[in-house]
Amino acid sequence: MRMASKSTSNDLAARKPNLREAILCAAEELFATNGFNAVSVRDIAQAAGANPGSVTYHFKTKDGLLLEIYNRHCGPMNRRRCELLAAARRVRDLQDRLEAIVRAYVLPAFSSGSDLAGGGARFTRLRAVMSAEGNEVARRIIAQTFDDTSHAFIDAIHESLPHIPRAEIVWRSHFLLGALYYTLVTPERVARLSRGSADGADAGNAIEQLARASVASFQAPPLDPSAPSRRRSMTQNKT
Amino acid sequence: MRMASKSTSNDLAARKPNLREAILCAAEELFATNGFNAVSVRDIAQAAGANPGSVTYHFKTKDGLLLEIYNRHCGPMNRRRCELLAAARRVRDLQDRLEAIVRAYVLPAFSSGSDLAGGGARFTRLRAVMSAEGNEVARRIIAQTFDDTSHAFIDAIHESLPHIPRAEIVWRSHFLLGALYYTLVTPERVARLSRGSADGADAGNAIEQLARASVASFQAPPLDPSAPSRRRSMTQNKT
DNA sequence: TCCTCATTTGTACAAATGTACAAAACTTTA
DNA sequence: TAAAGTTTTGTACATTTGTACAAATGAGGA
Repeated sequence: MRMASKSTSNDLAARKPNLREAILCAAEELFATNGFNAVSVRDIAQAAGANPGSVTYHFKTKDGLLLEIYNRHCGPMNRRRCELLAAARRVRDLQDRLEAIVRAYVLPAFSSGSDLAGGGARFTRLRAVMSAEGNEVARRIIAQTFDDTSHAFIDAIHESLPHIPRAEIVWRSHFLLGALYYTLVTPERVARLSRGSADGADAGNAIEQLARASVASFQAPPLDPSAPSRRRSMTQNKT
Repeated sequence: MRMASKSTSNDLAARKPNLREAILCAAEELFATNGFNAVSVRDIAQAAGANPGSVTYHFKTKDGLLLEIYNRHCGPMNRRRCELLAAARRVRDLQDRLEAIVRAYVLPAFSSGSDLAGGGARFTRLRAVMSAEGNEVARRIIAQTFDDTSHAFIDAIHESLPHIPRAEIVWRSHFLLGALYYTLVTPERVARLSRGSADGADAGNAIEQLARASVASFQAPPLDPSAPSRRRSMTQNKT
């Protein structure tokens, strides 16, 4: 099969700036801002200054291109997260540790730890968009690649907040990821609603704000202090 | 122009269950789960048990269909939110008031206040997906329709937490909306990560969890207790 | 130099897309 | 019932889509 040629050229591709790289980068950008289906192979080729045929040559299919983008980023980002998580776990003070854990989760999502310059935020935005679109390729990889790490983070947070049921920590970490995604997807909304006094695209500030808010949300008293199963409360929704 | 016939039949359409209604409903469902571009007019027609031509007849274009979905929901949801907000503002205790405001924001997003059964969550999910896809039609309507309400909520929250700079409240309400969106987009992730002990699709529980977490996040001490402009801190991101 | 291989190009094609429109079917009004 | 209206259908059409493939181009080793 022709994959042989692909894998041998893989190392070379990392070294010299190919069309292959340009295509990957352009596709990442376009997918992240417009979604998977709104972007055609021709759009990508044009943005990369390449021929449509080259896309097929390097990645076989459009799905293959998306897959390659994921493979390119998932490893480094997960590794970075795990490193930071390991360091955070060694923090003695429980409050400080919680904050360190949250930062370990958030930071790699904004700035990639690998050589890919500034790709972290772009890739995270891509993930946000793919998850919103319910993209099947993305769903499979994400569940395989990130669930272990997510569990590790949830467990670490649980250790620093033992009195809160694990299920509630899951909820809150889910909210954290949603907030993170949404900030990367529509940063201009923050600027608009704050009437210009905050810049949603300022990654540094976004991280600080998100960390502060998330730590507080994790520390909130549990809804259900004892049982692990859910209990209804004063909800008056009429669904 | 032929819009005259449309507006006269509008009232009738609301009364008897037309193809028009079926198409709207099917489109909403499909757009909300697959995104705008992944769904073809033919898909919608088939799901509604209608002919592709009927879609063109009633809504002229695919964009027109999306527009109609928004027009259908925005009014009622905003009205409901404002009612609940007005009630929340009358709560004396500041802590209770904050919680009431947050619920006033969240509740209508899960269950529509109008006659459209259970459409609230569906429509909110649709908005989440459209915002992720960067859909232009949606972006315009959303900014026009929801920004006033968003400002009203932000101001109300600010009143109940006067020591926190408004910009930080904007950040945190942004996070709230992101968390809300993400919960509606991928509820199964909550079930998976909690190993079945929480159900992300349970709207009642989601509301409780989200309210609890958000209230705590709003109450967090501000990053910058004095100046309204942002200050950098220990961020080590390398963008 | 020529040969070999990887890459890039240009073009082709079937399938799917949004939309248009005439004819048919159904409703309402007189 | 007949006429006038609205709604639904069926089909057609120009574009755009993802992908395939032969030819052209380039680079490296003998």
